Amino acid sequence: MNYWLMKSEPEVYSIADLQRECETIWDGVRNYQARNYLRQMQLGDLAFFYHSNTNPLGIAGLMRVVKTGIADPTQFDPNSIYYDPKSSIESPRWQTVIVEFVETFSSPILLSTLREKFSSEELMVVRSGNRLSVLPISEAVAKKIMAIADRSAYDMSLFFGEGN
DNA sequence: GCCAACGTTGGC
DNA sequence: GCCAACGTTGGC
Repeated sequence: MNYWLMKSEPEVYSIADLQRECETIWDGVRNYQARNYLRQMQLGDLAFFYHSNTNPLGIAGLMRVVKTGIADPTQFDPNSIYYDPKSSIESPRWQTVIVEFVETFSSPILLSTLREKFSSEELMVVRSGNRLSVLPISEAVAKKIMAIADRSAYDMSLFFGEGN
């Protein structure tokens, strides 16, 4: 089980959109390092949903990886802004995952709070100038984020297994 | 393979 | 809207 943070501008796609749709394909990533992290994702991995380029900035909730290793269909679509003419169906350049909604935090964990609690080594998103839209998170940091989130209505064991 | 130009991201 | 950071492109 791995933990991740995935960014989206809520004006484009928000956690409310994911909650309504229950699951979504995380398409449109066109950065090789981010794609490599998408390739590393495994079934059941948890990902924090980060709202970028908005107000308030921060982690809005949690989602779960439910399908891995999918060729991003937008790379083949000439009408998509994510169309990549250098990619081919035989050897797709961009892979991604399908994620399902898990929960919306009762209030987002603000970037300012994340900066108070974590160093840029622990949590890359707090580093100014960070542009990676998919990034890995250690289990220790993931647990700390979950503890910071106001999630009294939920049982931590749902997400971290029995005995945690 | 270098690197300048350019485009995009994303906090502020 | 500004602009710093930084990834990508393309000429050489």
